[in-house]
Amino acid sequence: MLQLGFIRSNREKVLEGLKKKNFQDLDLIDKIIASDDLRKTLQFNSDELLAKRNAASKAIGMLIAQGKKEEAEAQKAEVTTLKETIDSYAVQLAEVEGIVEGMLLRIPNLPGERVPVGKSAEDNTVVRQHGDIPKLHDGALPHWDLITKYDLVDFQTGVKITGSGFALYKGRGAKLQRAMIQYFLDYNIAAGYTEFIPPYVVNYASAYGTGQLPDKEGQMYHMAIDDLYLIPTAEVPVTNIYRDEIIPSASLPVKMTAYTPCFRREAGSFGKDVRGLNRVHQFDKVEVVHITEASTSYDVLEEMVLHVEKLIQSLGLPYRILLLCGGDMGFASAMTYDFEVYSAAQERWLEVSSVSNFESFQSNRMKIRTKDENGKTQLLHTLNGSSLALPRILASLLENHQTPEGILIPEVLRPYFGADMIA
RNA sequence: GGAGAUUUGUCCGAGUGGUUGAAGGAGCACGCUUGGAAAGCGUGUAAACGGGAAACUGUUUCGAGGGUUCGAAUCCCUCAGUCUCCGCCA
Repeated sequence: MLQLGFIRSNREKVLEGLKKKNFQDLDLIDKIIASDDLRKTLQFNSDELLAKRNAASKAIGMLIAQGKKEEAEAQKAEVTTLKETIDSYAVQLAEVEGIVEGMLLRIPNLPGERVPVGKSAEDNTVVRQHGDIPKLHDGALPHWDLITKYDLVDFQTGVKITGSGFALYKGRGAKLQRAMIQYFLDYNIAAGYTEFIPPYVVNYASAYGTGQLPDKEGQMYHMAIDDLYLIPTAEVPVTNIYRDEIIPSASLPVKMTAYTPCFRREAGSFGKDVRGLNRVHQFDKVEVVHITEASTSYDVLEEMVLHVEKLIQSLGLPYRILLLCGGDMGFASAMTYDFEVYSAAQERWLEVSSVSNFESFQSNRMKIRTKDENGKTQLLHTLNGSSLALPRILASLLENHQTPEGILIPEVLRPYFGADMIA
């Protein structure tokens, strides 16, 4: 969430940013400031009373030590009368703090300067496009048919075991999946990212930290019996490694990568949007997370974009990079690049990666900080991106690389997969 | 799942109701000392939220939350983590 102090001293800038993000409830800002004014007054008064009480209590202690019992008793009676006021302030303060927090949680992150103005996906800017759209042979198939033809993924049995949206990968399909995970991880590690295998289940505080909670609980699977959540992305456990930490500046930037399955309840749309591997409840993803000083986060964002871009290139897939407009960006993001890969048989673009700078929006919630040269604590910036989400990569890989003889495996995957082709 | 122990600052560790935000030690930073280093000596060394132009200062925080009390790290309740033993188990 945004920092209160920032909102207070940059009211105009905040309003402008929220407009760009297409945020409707602009009154909220003035309401927050007004409630916070009240909070400050309450805290000031309450602190004064508490100070008075503490001083009196100390005095009582000394009186008792000196054996002046009667004076002590008199003092006690006096402090007792303070109690009621103190309690009522505590109640009011807690209430106002709750109100401010509740409003603050509804304010999305502000878009960065370079974010284009716009309302929907149609207003996103294509930053660049690369790779030729392949001309497929006659009889070329969409991936859901290729999957059946080569017996790579069994959706029916996935439904039997769990329900719709849960795929059963088998044989060469499973191996190709594993080959990609291995390759993606090795690629990230070679670029200086440290690999983690985090828990796939997180508690409330972690889901809150990255912004999944509150409000978006419907998107996650929740295990009520233990009050834990299945992760929707590795971003959640990995970024939370540093929750409530002050990271020494010598350790920055922090570069982490992790493969995890991702679980998403999202009901979503129907028909060809969700056909095959386009949208599933459980999928594999390799994620990269960066924690960095504020001054370098936008350089890091570009660095991450290049990193993901080269990875997609190495798979020989045609792709384009979009810079999302204000209205299409996520709640917590300040700037997001989406990567889309062209799916030749479906004749459409599929999102396979999203690389975002959250600035201090997440770190403010998680209290991920460092000390600057003056010894003051400063919030760090967090960034993350997929490198990459597997199902749609698999889908476009099957579709784009299909030949009448079989599916060609990209060279970089062959050592991991152990064959040149699925025939 | 059952029984017992335990949870204090960056770390170790003292502290069972009263100037304790917290002894002592280590680490770290700065200064002195030194040809240089080490040792030694001295000083400093938490965070959040307030007040103040600043110096400075108030409040809160001793696993988390609640309670008792004029006053709680210290007493009571609930929950969580860690360790040991037993049970179950890949």
